[in-house]
Amino acid sequence: VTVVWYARTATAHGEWWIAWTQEGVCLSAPGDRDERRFLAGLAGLHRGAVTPGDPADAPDAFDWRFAPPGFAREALAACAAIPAGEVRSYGELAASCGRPGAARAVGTAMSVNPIPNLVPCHRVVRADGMVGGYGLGGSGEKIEMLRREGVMIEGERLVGTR
DNA sequence: ATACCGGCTAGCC
DNA sequence: GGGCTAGCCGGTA
Repeated sequence: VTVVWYARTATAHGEWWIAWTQEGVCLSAPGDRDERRFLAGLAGLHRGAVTPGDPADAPDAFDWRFAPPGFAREALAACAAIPAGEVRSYGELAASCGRPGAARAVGTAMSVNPIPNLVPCHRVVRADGMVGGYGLGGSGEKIEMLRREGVMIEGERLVGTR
């Protein structure tokens, strides 16, 4: 039914694998990852035609049909609203979903973000000023992405935003 | 129902 | 700052 295209292409955070439908991007992963593995992840998300495509055709939006259900979807939607160069704590995001206290659940939700380059889960940090965890390349990758956006970090600690 | 697990928090050394 | 504890919540087995 739904056709999915994919390509390895340049993004604001370097080369990434992206997969997309007519409605939007449904999956992404860092470009240094194995193509085989990316396609395997795609297979788990969508059973149907997958074909190489022209990244110039890729929409800039998220195809929310592929978002995880339940609380994770709400948390990811809230995360998508964080502007570049800014950060929010897991607890703040929880509160904005109407669930103050669900900070830990927000962390879990960020870890299943299907398109980390579009839904900026790297902008969600710990309330004590530490950058917090990150699933992909660990906190190192998170720190690099934040620095690219102008956030100042020393060690694993935030020292200022632009 | 129950138990456990995580990208967390707040409080206390 | 670091280290530890107990409490927290949604998801999963």
